[in-house]
Amino acid sequence: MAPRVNDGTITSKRAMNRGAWTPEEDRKLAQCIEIHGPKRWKTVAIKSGLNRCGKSCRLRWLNYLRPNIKRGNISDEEEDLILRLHRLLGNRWSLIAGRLPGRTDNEIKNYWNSHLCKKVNQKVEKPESSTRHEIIGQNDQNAGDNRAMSENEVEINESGNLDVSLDVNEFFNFSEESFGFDWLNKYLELDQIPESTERSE
DNA sequence: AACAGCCACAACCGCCTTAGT
DNA sequence: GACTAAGGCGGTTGTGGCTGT
Repeated sequence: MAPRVNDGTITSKRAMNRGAWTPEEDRKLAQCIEIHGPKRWKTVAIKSGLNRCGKSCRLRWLNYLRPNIKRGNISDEEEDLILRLHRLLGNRWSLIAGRLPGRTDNEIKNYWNSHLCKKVNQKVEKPESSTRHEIIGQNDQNAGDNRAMSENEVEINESGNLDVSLDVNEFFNFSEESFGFDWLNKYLELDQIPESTERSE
Protein backbone atom coordinates (compact mmCIF):
# COMPACT_ATOMS: atom_id res chain seq x y z
CA MET A 1 0.00 0.00 0.00
CA ALA A 2 1.21 3.40 -0.87
CA PRO A 3 2.06 5.68 2.01
CA ARG A 4 -0.75 8.04 2.71
CA VAL A 5 0.46 11.52 2.02
CA ASN A 6 -2.90 13.07 1.53
CA ASP A 7 -6.14 11.16 1.41
CA GLY A 8 -8.42 14.10 1.74
CA THR A 9 -9.32 13.50 5.35
CA ILE A 10 -6.06 14.29 7.03
CA THR A 11 -5.39 17.24 4.82
CA SER A 12 -4.94 20.42 6.76
CA LYS A 13 -7.61 19.67 9.32
CA ARG A 14 -7.24 23.18 10.69
CA ALA A 15 -8.20 24.81 7.44
CA MET A 16 -11.17 22.65 6.43
CA ASN A 17 -14.75 23.34 7.39
CA ARG A 18 -16.13 20.53 9.52
CA GLY A 19 -19.31 19.67 11.28
CA ALA A 20 -22.91 20.01 10.16
CA TRP A 21 -23.67 21.31 6.70
CA THR A 22 -25.60 24.54 6.36
CA PRO A 23 -28.39 25.04 3.79
CA GLU A 24 -26.12 27.50 2.02
CA GLU A 25 -23.37 24.91 1.72
CA ASP A 26 -25.88 22.38 0.43
CA ARG A 27 -27.04 24.83 -2.18
CA LYS A 28 -23.49 25.60 -3.34
CA LEU A 29 -22.61 21.93 -3.48
CA ALA A 30 -25.73 21.06 -5.46
CA GLN A 31 -25.01 23.85 -7.90
CA CYS A 32 -21.44 22.74 -8.38
CA ILE A 33 -22.43 19.11 -8.89
CA GLU A 34 -24.94 20.26 -11.47
CA ILE A 35 -22.04 21.70 -13.41
CA HIS A 36 -19.28 19.18 -12.79
CA GLY A 37 -21.31 16.08 -12.11
CA PRO A 38 -21.25 13.80 -9.06
CA LYS A 39 -17.66 12.70 -9.69
CA ARG A 40 -14.29 14.36 -9.40
CA TRP A 41 -15.06 15.23 -5.81
CA LYS A 42 -11.87 17.11 -5.27
CA THR A 43 -12.72 19.37 -8.18
CA VAL A 44 -16.24 19.80 -6.84
CA ALA A 45 -14.87 20.64 -3.41
CA ILE A 46 -12.52 23.26 -4.84
CA LYS A 47 -14.88 24.76 -7.40
CA SER A 48 -17.73 25.04 -4.93
CA GLY A 49 -15.55 27.14 -2.67
CA LEU A 50 -16.91 25.31 0.33
CA ASN A 51 -13.61 24.68 2.07
CA ARG A 52 -14.68 21.08 2.55
CA CYS A 53 -12.72 18.02 1.50
CA GLY A 54 -13.87 15.96 -1.46
CA LYS A 55 -14.88 13.06 0.71
CA SER A 56 -17.10 15.27 2.80
CA CYS A 57 -18.80 16.64 -0.33
CA ARG A 58 -19.29 13.15 -1.69
CA LEU A 59 -20.86 11.93 1.54
CA ARG A 60 -23.18 14.89 1.75
CA TRP A 61 -24.31 14.41 -1.83
CA LEU A 62 -24.80 10.67 -1.59
CA ASN A 63 -26.62 10.73 1.71
CA TYR A 64 -28.75 13.86 1.47
CA LEU A 65 -28.64 15.88 -1.69
CA ARG A 66 -28.89 13.47 -4.55
CA PRO A 67 -32.31 13.15 -6.16
CA ASN A 68 -34.81 10.39 -5.40
CA ILE A 69 -33.47 9.88 -1.95
CA LYS A 70 -35.82 8.51 0.70
CA ARG A 71 -35.51 9.71 4.25
CA GLY A 72 -36.83 7.95 7.34
CA ASN A 73 -39.91 5.74 7.62
CA ILE A 74 -38.29 2.46 6.77
CA SER A 75 -41.17 0.15 5.97
CA ASP A 76 -41.65 -3.36 7.35
CA GLU A 77 -40.89 -4.71 3.93
CA GLU A 78 -37.65 -2.78 3.76
CA GLU A 79 -36.73 -3.82 7.27
CA ASP A 80 -37.30 -7.46 6.43
CA LEU A 81 -35.23 -7.01 3.32
CA ILE A 82 -32.39 -5.47 5.28
CA LEU A 83 -32.45 -8.32 7.76
CA ARG A 84 -32.32 -10.92 5.03
CA LEU A 85 -29.65 -9.14 3.06
CA HIS A 86 -27.57 -8.72 6.18
CA ARG A 87 -27.73 -12.43 6.80
CA LEU A 88 -26.59 -13.00 3.30
CA LEU A 89 -23.99 -10.27 2.92
CA GLY A 90 -22.93 -9.26 6.41
CA ASN A 91 -22.01 -5.65 7.06
CA ARG A 92 -21.67 -4.75 3.41
CA TRP A 93 -23.93 -1.78 3.67
CA SER A 94 -23.33 -0.41 0.22
CA LEU A 95 -24.42 -3.68 -1.34
CA ILE A 96 -27.48 -3.81 0.88
CA ALA A 97 -28.28 -0.19 0.10
CA GLY A 98 -27.98 -1.00 -3.58
CA ARG A 99 -31.01 -3.24 -3.25
CA LEU A 100 -33.10 -0.61 -1.48
CA PRO A 101 -33.90 2.16 -3.92
CA GLY A 102 -33.52 5.61 -2.42
CA ARG A 103 -31.79 4.35 0.69
CA THR A 104 -28.17 5.05 1.51
CA ASP A 105 -25.58 2.81 3.06
CA ASN A 106 -25.16 5.25 5.92
CA GLU A 107 -28.86 5.26 6.68
CA ILE A 108 -29.09 1.49 6.59
CA LYS A 109 -26.01 1.16 8.72
CA ASN A 110 -27.44 3.56 11.29
CA TYR A 111 -30.80 1.81 11.20
CA TRP A 112 -29.14 -1.52 11.71
CA ASN A 113 -27.01 -0.33 14.60
CA SER A 114 -29.87 1.40 16.38
CA HIS A 115 -32.81 -0.90 15.66
CA LEU A 116 -32.14 -4.19 13.96
CA CYS A 117 -28.99 -5.15 15.81
CA LYS A 118 -31.00 -5.36 19.02
CA LYS A 119 -33.79 -7.29 17.36
CA VAL A 120 -31.38 -9.84 15.99
CA ASN A 121 -29.64 -10.20 19.32
CA GLN A 122 -32.98 -10.76 21.04
CA LYS A 123 -33.81 -13.50 18.58
CA VAL A 124 -30.47 -15.16 19.10
CA GLU A 125 -31.16 -15.23 22.81
CA LYS A 126 -34.26 -17.34 22.10
CA PRO A 127 -32.79 -20.61 20.84
CA GLU A 128 -36.16 -22.42 20.95
CA SER A 129 -37.25 -20.35 18.00
CA SER A 130 -34.03 -21.09 16.24
CA THR A 131 -34.46 -21.40 12.52
CA ARG A 132 -31.90 -21.43 9.80
CA HIS A 133 -32.06 -17.64 9.87
CA GLU A 134 -31.31 -17.27 13.52
CA ILE A 135 -28.50 -19.76 13.30
CA ILE A 136 -27.01 -17.80 10.47
CA GLY A 137 -27.64 -14.61 12.36
CA GLN A 138 -25.33 -15.82 15.08
CA ASN A 139 -22.53 -15.41 12.63
CA ASP A 140 -23.28 -11.74 12.33
CA GLN A 141 -20.56 -10.90 14.79
CA ASN A 142 -18.17 -12.21 12.20
CA ALA A 143 -19.87 -10.34 9.44
CA GLY A 144 -16.96 -8.00 9.04
CA ASP A 145 -14.82 -10.94 8.12
CA ASN A 146 -16.86 -11.30 5.00
CA ARG A 147 -14.76 -8.57 3.51
CA ALA A 148 -11.89 -10.98 3.45
CA MET A 149 -13.91 -13.43 1.40
CA SER A 150 -14.09 -13.47 -2.30
CA GLU A 151 -16.55 -11.00 -3.74
CA ASN A 152 -18.10 -13.88 -5.59
CA GLU A 153 -18.69 -16.18 -2.68
CA VAL A 154 -21.00 -16.10 0.28
CA GLU A 155 -20.22 -18.74 2.80
CA ILE A 156 -23.13 -18.54 5.14
CA ASN A 157 -22.23 -21.15 7.70
CA GLU A 158 -18.66 -21.69 8.63
CA SER A 159 -19.51 -24.98 10.33
CA GLY A 160 -19.69 -26.58 6.93
CA ASN A 161 -23.24 -27.81 7.33
CA LEU A 162 -24.69 -25.17 5.11
CA ASP A 163 -22.08 -23.67 2.90
CA VAL A 164 -23.91 -21.83 0.21
CA SER A 165 -21.53 -20.68 -2.42
CA LEU A 166 -22.90 -18.41 -5.08
CA ASP A 167 -21.92 -15.62 -7.37
CA VAL A 168 -23.28 -12.48 -5.76
CA ASN A 169 -22.99 -10.45 -8.92
CA GLU A 170 -24.92 -13.05 -10.81
CA PHE A 171 -27.38 -13.59 -8.03
CA PHE A 172 -28.12 -9.89 -7.84
CA ASN A 173 -28.77 -8.22 -11.10
CA PHE A 174 -27.00 -4.92 -10.59
CA SER A 175 -28.48 -3.24 -13.60
CA GLU A 176 -30.08 0.13 -12.94
CA GLU A 177 -33.57 -1.14 -13.70
CA SER A 178 -33.50 -3.98 -11.26
CA PHE A 179 -34.76 -2.14 -8.22
CA GLY A 180 -37.86 -4.28 -8.04
CA PHE A 181 -38.30 -7.10 -5.62
CA ASP A 182 -38.33 -9.94 -8.13
CA TRP A 183 -34.84 -10.90 -7.21
CA LEU A 184 -35.97 -11.15 -3.60
CA ASN A 185 -38.46 -13.82 -4.47
CA LYS A 186 -35.56 -15.79 -5.83
CA TYR A 187 -33.79 -15.43 -2.53
CA LEU A 188 -36.89 -16.22 -0.53
CA GLU A 189 -37.26 -19.40 -2.51
CA LEU A 190 -33.62 -20.11 -1.82
CA ASP A 191 -34.39 -19.40 1.79
CA GLN A 192 -36.41 -22.57 1.96
CA ILE A 193 -33.71 -24.81 0.67
CA PRO A 194 -34.72 -28.45 0.88
CA GLU A 195 -32.55 -30.50 3.23
CA SER A 196 -30.99 -32.41 0.38
CA THR A 197 -29.85 -29.18 -1.22
CA GLU A 198 -28.60 -27.74 2.03
CA ARG A 199 -26.33 -30.67 2.52
CA SER A 200 -24.94 -30.56 -0.95
CA GLU A 201 -21.18 -30.46 -0.76
C1' DA B 1 -38.01 22.79 36.17
C1' DA B 2 -33.63 20.61 36.12
C1' DC B 3 -30.84 16.97 35.37
C1' DA B 4 -29.20 12.44 33.67
C1' DG B 5 -29.33 8.84 30.58
C1' DC B 6 -30.58 7.12 26.19
C1' DC B 7 -31.26 7.15 21.36
C1' DA B 8 -30.93 8.40 16.54
C1' DC B 9 -28.41 10.18 13.10
C1' DA B 10 -25.03 13.16 10.69
C1' DA B 11 -20.41 13.38 10.00
C1' DC B 12 -15.67 12.02 10.46
C1' DC B 13 -11.79 8.67 10.40
C1' DG B 14 -8.89 5.36 8.60
C1' DC B 15 -8.24 1.47 5.65
C1' DC B 16 -8.62 -0.59 1.18
C1' DT B 17 -9.19 -0.51 -3.80
C1' DT B 18 -8.92 1.50 -8.19
C1' DA B 19 -7.35 4.57 -11.73
C1' DG B 20 -3.95 7.34 -13.67
C1' DT B 21 0.86 8.35 -14.68
C1' DG C 1 5.71 -2.60 -12.12
C1' DA C 2 5.91 1.22 -8.81
C1' DC C 3 4.00 5.11 -7.10
C1' DT C 4 0.40 8.48 -6.05
C1' DA C 5 -4.15 10.54 -5.83
C1' DA C 6 -8.80 9.90 -5.50
C1' DG C 7 -12.83 7.31 -4.54
C1' DG C 8 -15.40 3.97 -1.83
C1' DC C 9 -16.56 1.63 2.23
C1' DG C 10 -17.38 0.22 7.07
C1' DG C 11 -16.51 1.50 11.81
C1' DT C 12 -16.81 4.92 15.13
C1' DT C 13 -17.77 9.26 17.34
C1' DG C 14 -20.11 13.66 18.48
C1' DT C 15 -24.15 15.88 19.39
C1' DG C 16 -28.88 17.35 19.62
C1' DG C 17 -33.32 15.90 20.94
C1' DC C 18 -36.25 13.03 23.66
C1' DT C 19 -37.70 10.63 27.81
C1' DG C 20 -37.70 9.33 32.50
C1' DT C 21 -36.77 10.58 37.24
